[in-house]
Amino acid sequence: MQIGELARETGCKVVTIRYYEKEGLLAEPARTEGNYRRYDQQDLDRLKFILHCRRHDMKLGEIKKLLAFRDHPQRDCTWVTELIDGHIRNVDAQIQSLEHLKRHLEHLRRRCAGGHSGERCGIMQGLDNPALCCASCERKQSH
Amino acid sequence: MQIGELARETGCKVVTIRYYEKEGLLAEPARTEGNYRRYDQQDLDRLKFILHCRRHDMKLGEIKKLLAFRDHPQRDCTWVTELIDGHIRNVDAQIQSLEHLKRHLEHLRRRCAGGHSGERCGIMQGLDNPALCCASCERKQSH
DNA sequence: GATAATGTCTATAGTGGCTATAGGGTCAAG
DNA sequence: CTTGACCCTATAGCCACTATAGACATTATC
Repeated sequence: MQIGELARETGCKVVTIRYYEKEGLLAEPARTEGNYRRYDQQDLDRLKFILHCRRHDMKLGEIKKLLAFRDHPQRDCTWVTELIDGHIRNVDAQIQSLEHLKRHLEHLRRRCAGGHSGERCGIMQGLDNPALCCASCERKQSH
Repeated sequence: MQIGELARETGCKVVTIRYYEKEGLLAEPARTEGNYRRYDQQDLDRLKFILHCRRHDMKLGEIKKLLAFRDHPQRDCTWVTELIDGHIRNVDAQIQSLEHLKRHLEHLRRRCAGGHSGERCGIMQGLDNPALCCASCERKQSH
């Protein structure tokens, strides 16, 4: 299997596969006479694992650790459960933060219906003056 | 006012102020004899505007447009309301996506309680085999 | 055997919004 | 006259790719 077929099979771009190799997530594969990369079923499985992790928004560094554990699975997997727990907490925090942001944007949006000049646009006024926007903006908190 | 005071006043880092200048969000300020940047109240207001936009997670390119509008406010502000609408939609989509991701992570997490070797860890198995993880993983959808 | 289309190769630079580092200059206080 | 706080520029690094340039390999068609 050459790189294009691997890409088609997984939905991953060719350049990304090469990037994963450079980053040490995929081993350097065998080569054909013409210097083309040759992949086998194991490489395919490994790449699928990587992509599955990426779909769960894991970082390449974390995936590297998971791959090492996958290669040498003798140790205790508790750290894996902790990794996932940490991720869930992260995602939760991001959701909170985005919901906060959304409320602020909606609040700002309500300040103008469009059709004004910049000076009379309630959104522009709100951006200029955090006090007009909302209390937490005034306190310079992040949204 | 010199750059450090501006930074203290706004909570923005000195390097970030210089970065905004380089990116054309802040004009190149006057300099003292010793080549220090000198800022006035207008610069302070402008930087506060920028930071307020950043707190609403706007991109520097968008902030640049908003600043241009702020400098020449004669035109119609409808595009500003549309910008905010677009942002709200973006944020909403991000929240949806993160909530989807969270459900997947929780599902994965339930597959193992820790203490296993890699081969027996339900999380590792789930990452290896999208079918074990969930239907949408199997369909190779993003979370 | 020539040619064209497609696939592959390497190396390098760019993305965004900063942050970090190196190596120096300026200024006020002691 | 030295210390320390502040400032300056220029460059590289972060992350996970993406884009570009220029060259080589393979396959299909003429």
